[in-house]
Amino acid sequence: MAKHTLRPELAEARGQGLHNIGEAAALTGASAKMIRHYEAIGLLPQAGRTFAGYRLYSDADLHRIRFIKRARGLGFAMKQIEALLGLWGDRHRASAEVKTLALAHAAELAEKIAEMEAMRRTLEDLATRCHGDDRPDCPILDDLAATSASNCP
Amino acid sequence: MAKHTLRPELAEARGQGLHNIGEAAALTGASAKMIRHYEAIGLLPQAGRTFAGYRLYSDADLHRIRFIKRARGLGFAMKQIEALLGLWGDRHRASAEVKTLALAHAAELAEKIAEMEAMRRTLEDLATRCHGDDRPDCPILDDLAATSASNCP
DNA sequence: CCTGGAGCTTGCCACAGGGGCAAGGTCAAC
DNA sequence: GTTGACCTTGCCCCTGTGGCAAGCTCCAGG
Repeated sequence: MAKHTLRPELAEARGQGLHNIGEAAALTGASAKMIRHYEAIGLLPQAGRTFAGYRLYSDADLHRIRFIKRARGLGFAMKQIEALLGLWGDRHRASAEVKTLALAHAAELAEKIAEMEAMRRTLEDLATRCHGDDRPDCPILDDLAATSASNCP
Repeated sequence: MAKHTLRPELAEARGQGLHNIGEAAALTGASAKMIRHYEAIGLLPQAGRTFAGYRLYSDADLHRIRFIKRARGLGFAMKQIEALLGLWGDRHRASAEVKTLALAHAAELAEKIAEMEAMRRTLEDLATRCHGDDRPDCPILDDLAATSASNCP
């Protein structure tokens, strides 16, 4: 058996196509911190370690990290990503399940967009009615301060 | 001096038009928890107290709580609300300052809306291309798993 | 060989804006 | 006097991410 060479083990791992966390971060665009976090919450399997405790990532791991990053970029929550990863790895998945998840998330997004759009419209409207000079009277503050009118349903 | 009447002091305060936190919550629509929180972070002045330590709120306090609640409803962050409250109480404010704040927030909203709208469109598009039956092949997962293509700028 | 700096490890704090729970004191009504 | 609703404080939880600190490891340059 190989002796406990204690020092150059990281170099050896690299020779076998493995990457430490810094490389993994650079190659996937995720921060090292986030990679550790994904491991901590179970989205990534426990990474292999060198004798010294450094995490090691295979190309398959990098692929999984990119998957997570792309899903985050589409606004999926961690729970949803967990489900997507499960489906990704399931040879017998039905694409209908994936589609349902995606459409549910799209609907959530649409709802939030509608709320924010309503806020934005109200603000633009109020701002239009505010002359915006150095006089103190201001329809925006008047609206925010509107007594009871809209707060007692 | 009045004796420490220890018991009916809350009733007395109510007689003077003051409210305890539960009433304040009911009258403003904010939760008691949030009213305490707003006080803790400095959006509300330290509330008066009965001998027993119960918080007391005047109608002016309720007005301020409603102002905060309305501003939150328009999506303003706490910091921004702090600024708005300052302007609200400033007799010599320039309405231009308020307008600037409101438009800046509207622009932030617009930016987030655009991001989320892009996500939603991508999702809808992918979902359209996914047949969504019980076969496993799925363009949504294929996109999420897309190797390196879109992740190495 | 030895030393310095970069990189890795863990763990804790912070953010917004709340929700929720627990232990204890108070109020009001019966 | 007893019961039940209410108030008090404090602490932990959530989402995702950044930052900092102490200590260990790796690699290259002298």
